[in-house]
This record gives sequence, C-alpha cells and structure tokens, in this order.
Amino acid sequence: MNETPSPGDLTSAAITKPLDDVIDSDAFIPRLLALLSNALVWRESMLLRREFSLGTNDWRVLSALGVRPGSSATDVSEFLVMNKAVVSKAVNVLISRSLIASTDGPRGSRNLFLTPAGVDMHNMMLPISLAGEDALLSQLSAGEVAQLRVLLGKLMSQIPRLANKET
Amino acid sequence: MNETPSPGDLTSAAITKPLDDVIDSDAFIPRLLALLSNALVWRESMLLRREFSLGTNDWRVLSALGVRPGSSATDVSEFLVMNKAVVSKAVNVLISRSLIASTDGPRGSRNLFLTPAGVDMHNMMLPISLAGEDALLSQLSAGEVAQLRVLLGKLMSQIPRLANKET
DNA sequence: GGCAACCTGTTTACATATAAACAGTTCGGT
DNA sequence: ACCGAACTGTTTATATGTAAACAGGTTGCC
Repeated sequence: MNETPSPGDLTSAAITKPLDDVIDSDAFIPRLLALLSNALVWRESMLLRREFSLGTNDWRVLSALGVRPGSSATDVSEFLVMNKAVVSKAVNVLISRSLIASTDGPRGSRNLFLTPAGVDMHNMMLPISLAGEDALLSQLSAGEVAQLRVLLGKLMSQIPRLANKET
Repeated sequence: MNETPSPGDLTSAAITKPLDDVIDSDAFIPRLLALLSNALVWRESMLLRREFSLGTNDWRVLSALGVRPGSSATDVSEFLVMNKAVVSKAVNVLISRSLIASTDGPRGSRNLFLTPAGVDMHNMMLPISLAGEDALLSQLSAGEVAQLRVLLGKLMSQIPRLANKET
C-alpha cells in the first residue's frame, strides 16, 4: 500500500494536549444508541445463524409476512424500511427453504405468504428476539420501560429531519 | 439462479391469517434503537463524506485521538469498541491526509497524535456530530433528556449479558 | 395499436463490517 | 543465547449493506 506522500516534517508539531470531546463519551446519546443496537443485532444474528442458519434479514422478512400476509416484496421493503435488494435476497432464501410461498399479484408483483413450515419457524424464532428485549430491559421497572417507550417515540419523530440532506 | 428444489405442492397450504407479532412494531424497543441509530449514522456519514471526504470511522478515530492523545491503535480499538482492522485502515487514511502523526511506542506500537491540521479538522467536524444529537433531542425537555440518559445508562449495563453466547 | 412512462423484482458494482490468518517484535523462562 | 508465548498492526477472505442500472411487464395516453 502507499505511504504518506508528503515529506516527513509534519510530526514535529504533533498535538499532545487532549481536546474536550464529548463524541465518544457515555454522555453522547447517538453513541449509546449505536452501541445498544449493535449489541442486540450481534446477539440475534449469532443465535439465529447458529440455531436456524438464517440471517437477521431473513427473520425480519419472515416476521413481516407473519404480520402482513399477502404483502409484495415492495410492501415488505417499505414496511421494514429495508433495501429492496436485501428483501429480494431474503425472499429467495425463504422460498428456497419452503418457508414462504407466493401467488401472482396485481402488477407483476407476487403476494407472499408463510407456509406451515414458515409458521413453525416463526414460532421458534420469535422467542429469541423477545428474549433479547427482555435481557435489555431487565434492569428497568415497568414504569421505566413505559417512560423509555415514550422518549424513544419522541426521538423517532425526528427521523425525517435527520434524513433531510440540509445541515 | 436456482428455483425451489422441492415439488410445487407446498403453496396449496399457504397461511393467510396474520400472526400476532410485535417484532416489527413501534412497541419493540430493539427495532426503535436500530432505526434511530441507522438514521443518525446515515446522516453523519453523508455529511462527513460530502464536506470532508472522510468516513464515520475516520472521524471516530480522529475524535478518540483528540480525547486521548498518544493512544496506540489497539487503545483506540478498545476505547471505541471498534474492530482492529477498521482502526488500522482509518489510521492510514488519517496519516495519508496528515491529520495525525505517530511516534514509536512501547512494544512495537505507535503513539498517535493529532497534527495541527488534525485539530482544525476536528474542530470543523465536531459541530456536525453535535448537531445530529441536537436534532434528535429537539423535542425533549431538559428533564426528559436527563431521564433518557439514565435509562440508556441502565440499558448499557446489560450489554455484557447480550454479548454472552448463552441464550 | 403503438409508444412512452411507470412499477415490479433482480442484478450489478461498490463500500463497509467482521473474523481469522498473518508477519514482525518483544518478553519470559531456561 | 535460544525458543516459545504473547502482542503489535496488517492483510485476507467472507459476509453484508447500499445505491444505481437493469430487464420485463403493465398502464395510460395519443
């Protein structure tokens, strides 16, 4: 690989005094959210792969079709806020495993349903996800969990603003 | 690509009745955390790439070295809970841009410091991250923000349990 | 009927994440 | 001094995420 192209006299003025930086501290909420989310996804991914040889995306799509049977791939993509390509791949995995099946839909689309085997798989996978939430929330009282839901709900309302390209 | 290998009589018993599923609803906290984290990372990544041609990992490492000048790559990796390979790549990017410099460290390691250009860059990038948090929290009162920090702190304490391989 | 715009799901190319293998150094014991 | 274990940072292989290009079918307008 390539080394630094510029001459080597820049190290002479290296900065040794710490900046006052909050970004990577426990006071910075975006970092806490990222760490928590990563830990949960990591756990779920590890367990689903180990137990059922399925990825989290496969599980998410399976789960979505449990709630909304007859959805098209595009419907699932919008419902789960998930990339179309990812849904496409997950659908193929699930079909090849005979966990979902499809009928022809309105506009060249396909209506997707769980098969009985898919329902069984769903019922086996669901406890793993729920146990993750339980473990996460185990130190909170019922009141605190309710509080947390309210607060996260308010944060969720800001997502459209975050997705805006300005500032 | 390959079609389903099994005979085609499985669609006859497809399931059409919705399951009662909480996984993808707004009541499922792991999902809220993932959506919030993704939105924040997406925003920051987009802005940093556009303004400075740097990725979020480069920014994270730069920021860590602002707080802890003289850290080794391994130190940064542990501090940020970030993969060694990612840190290694980010360090090379930052060195090639003359934003950080290094001196020889204890055990074949290198002590990393911000250069003056790195400090300038840090000071330009920091407001982008802080603005993300501000936008996220803009609908919360000061008291609610404090509540949120307490609750997230309690959730953080469960991460070691989530990382445990047993159930 | 025919052409253009649209919408389906898929493929492609590219960027990033993760984990394991790796080479080079340092340390410890003998 | 030597050999093996431990540790540095790098490289590799593999998996996954993202966005844009894409082919095919449908719709609607003329």
